[in-house]
Amino acid sequence: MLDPQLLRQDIQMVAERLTSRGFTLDVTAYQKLEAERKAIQIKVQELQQQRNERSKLIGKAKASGEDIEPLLKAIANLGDTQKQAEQVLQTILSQQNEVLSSAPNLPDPAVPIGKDESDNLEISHWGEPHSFDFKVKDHVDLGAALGGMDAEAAAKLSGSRFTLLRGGIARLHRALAQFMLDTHTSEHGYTEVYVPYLVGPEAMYGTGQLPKFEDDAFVTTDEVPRYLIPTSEVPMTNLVAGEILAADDLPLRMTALTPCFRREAGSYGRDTRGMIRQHQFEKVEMVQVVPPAMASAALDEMTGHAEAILQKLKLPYRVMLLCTGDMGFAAERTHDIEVWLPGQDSYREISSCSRCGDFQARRMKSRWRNPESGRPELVNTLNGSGLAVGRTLIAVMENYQQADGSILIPEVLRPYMGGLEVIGN
RNA sequence: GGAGAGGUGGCAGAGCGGUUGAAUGCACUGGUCUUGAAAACCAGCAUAGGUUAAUAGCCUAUCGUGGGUUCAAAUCCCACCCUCUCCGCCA
Repeated sequence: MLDPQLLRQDIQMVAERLTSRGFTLDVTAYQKLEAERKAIQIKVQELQQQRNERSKLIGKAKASGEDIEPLLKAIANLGDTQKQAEQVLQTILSQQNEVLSSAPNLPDPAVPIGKDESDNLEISHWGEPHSFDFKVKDHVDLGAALGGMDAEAAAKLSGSRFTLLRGGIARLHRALAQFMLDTHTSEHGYTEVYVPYLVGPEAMYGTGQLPKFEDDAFVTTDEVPRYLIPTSEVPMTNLVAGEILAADDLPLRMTALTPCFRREAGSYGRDTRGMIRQHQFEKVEMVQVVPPAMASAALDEMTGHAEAILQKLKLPYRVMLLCTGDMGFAAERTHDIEVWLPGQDSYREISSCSRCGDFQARRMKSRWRNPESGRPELVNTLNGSGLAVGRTLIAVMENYQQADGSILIPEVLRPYMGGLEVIGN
């Protein structure tokens, strides 16, 4: 959520920066609401004050045995007036809140203005795409030939956008996840957490999935709905909801391996082949909760932590700075890491690391006690994939394929594969 | 699923429907004392919103959440959520 104070002080600036993200803020409408809010709130508070004062008088009078009838008469219809005013205020506040809760975060000034992914900026790259002296296959063909990747079997059970893995491929998938978790916990200072895969609406609201992106999530039909997490960013970040953290507690670094569930509504024709875009996929996620002053450095570090995984796997990639039009709802700055996929002859997103400023913290009411001011202030939150396991599996298969269709196992993964060096027939 | 108990400030824990934003203890901050520390003593210490130059003052709200009763609700009523104990079931 944006800072309501900022909207009072400089709504034009806010509107402009939101426009660069493709969000239109109706300035006149909001200002009108704000003026109404102010007037009615003052009125409500005055009425409440009157009621409080008179109630106290009645209390005193009664205690000293005086007749309270005249006092009661004097406030006969104050209650109704007050209730009406309170209702009006409620309506205005909820209208205001509707606008505020569906407005995306303000982009960092350094983020390039742009419409879509074609305006993203490459900020670095690592490794060179490997050249093959045979005709490369994509992961679908490789997987099918090895009998390790079966979309049909999954479709029989669950429909499209699911994949079943078997044998060595399934193990490789698991090995990747374990390797990532171990690296982040032992080398990058993250604490592993195991989290619920179903969360309540408040948690989804806290990180920004609700109310705007309800259609992207799977929901249970219970009386109190639960949402299947689209990423473990949701449970991990919301761990600090409502908390006032001590300065000593920060920065908080957490990592979790979880499945992620996404409806993928609105992406019907896209990436229908293979394991790129699924309703269910595993992801190792990194989350950091930091004092605002540390946020920028933390994003670079976190991006480095994701990169480290790819480097250890010797997979070529590039890092992109997302433009305003391509960033997620809660982000003020996002680094996407795109891995080279020989089967697609292109770079594809495998990680997304975002700095969210106090946007999520304001929604979650997550604060820390700043020693300088002595007061509770909003924390900053960051999240990043480290990495999407399914896509990493694809990348390993396609980059490590051999002429005979077998897959060489990257050295760092061999300890996780019982020493196995190659997956073949 | 059945029976019961309970949800109050950073924590623990009081609170006959009336001047209670809330006793007390611990923790924390400042001070006195001390060579220093501890102890002891004194003082301070919630969050958010409004107004304001002000993180001064004043006002409002907040005792799980949402409704209700009342001139007045932490205190009474209803619903929901959560926690704990016992029984049943279960990976």
